[in-house]
Amino acid sequence: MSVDALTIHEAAETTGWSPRMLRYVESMGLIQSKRSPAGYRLYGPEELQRLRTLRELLNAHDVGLAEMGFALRLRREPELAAAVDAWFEAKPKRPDDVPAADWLRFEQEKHQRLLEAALS
Amino acid sequence: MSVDALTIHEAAETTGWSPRMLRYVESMGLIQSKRSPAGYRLYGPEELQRLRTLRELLNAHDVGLAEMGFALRLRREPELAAAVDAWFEAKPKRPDDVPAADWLRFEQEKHQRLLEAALS
DNA sequence: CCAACCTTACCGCGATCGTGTCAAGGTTCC
DNA sequence: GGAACCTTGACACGATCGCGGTAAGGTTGG
Repeated sequence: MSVDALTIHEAAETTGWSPRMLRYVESMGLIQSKRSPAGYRLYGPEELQRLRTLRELLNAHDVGLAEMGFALRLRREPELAAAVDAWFEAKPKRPDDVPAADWLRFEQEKHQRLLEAALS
Repeated sequence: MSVDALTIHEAAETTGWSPRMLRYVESMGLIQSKRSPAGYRLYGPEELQRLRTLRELLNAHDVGLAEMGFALRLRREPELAAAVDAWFEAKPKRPDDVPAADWLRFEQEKHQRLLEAALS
């Protein structure tokens, strides 16, 4: 059982979640672990790290799991993401006042944010 | 009172929301109307259209107002958006297996989605 | 083989979401 | 000045969220 993977209780202790919550997080589709032949959840270093960073993210920004679940939907359902983007972008009265160049720049700034966050 | 702006009851009838919900939507920061000197809410064609498209968006994709509120937070708090982006992007075991070129392409596809949504 | 794990599936429970409704008071208009 | 609006604030209420617990049963290891 100790082949570089922790059981749910062990993973719970090192990550600060409860076993109950690890199953809940999995049910949201946020972090799923491998399974032993008998169906036991096995958490590798990868998942443990992700669980810790998720925890930090949540109480650093006062975000809930349901909200992260929605963020996940936004990445999995491009139609939804496009619809939401379009609705928020639909604020300027004349869309031609703010043509492609501007939101392109906005998106590039988003890339910049991503880069900065990734390099920390 | 009929200077191209509807009262909350009139706006409610033409948009399919209830007056109560219009105030609720406003409290989420999603759509705020102008106010008359006495503080009455006045909805112009702009807001009416936004209310209708919001309604369509919600029941087309089974999204709640709270989730749209979160989407709004993502646009208003770049730190939060960056943290969420970074967490989801942190899936590949070796980040160098999927270097800049790849998520750049992903982001460009996102732009494409946005464009398509905007042109409909 | 038995204690100590694990699994899924429930019940509960305070908090929030999405609504309606009602109260107490100000505004508009004829 | 009174009917018909509007305002904010509260109470209510079913549904979901975030979490703990328990039950019923399978797995593991000394």
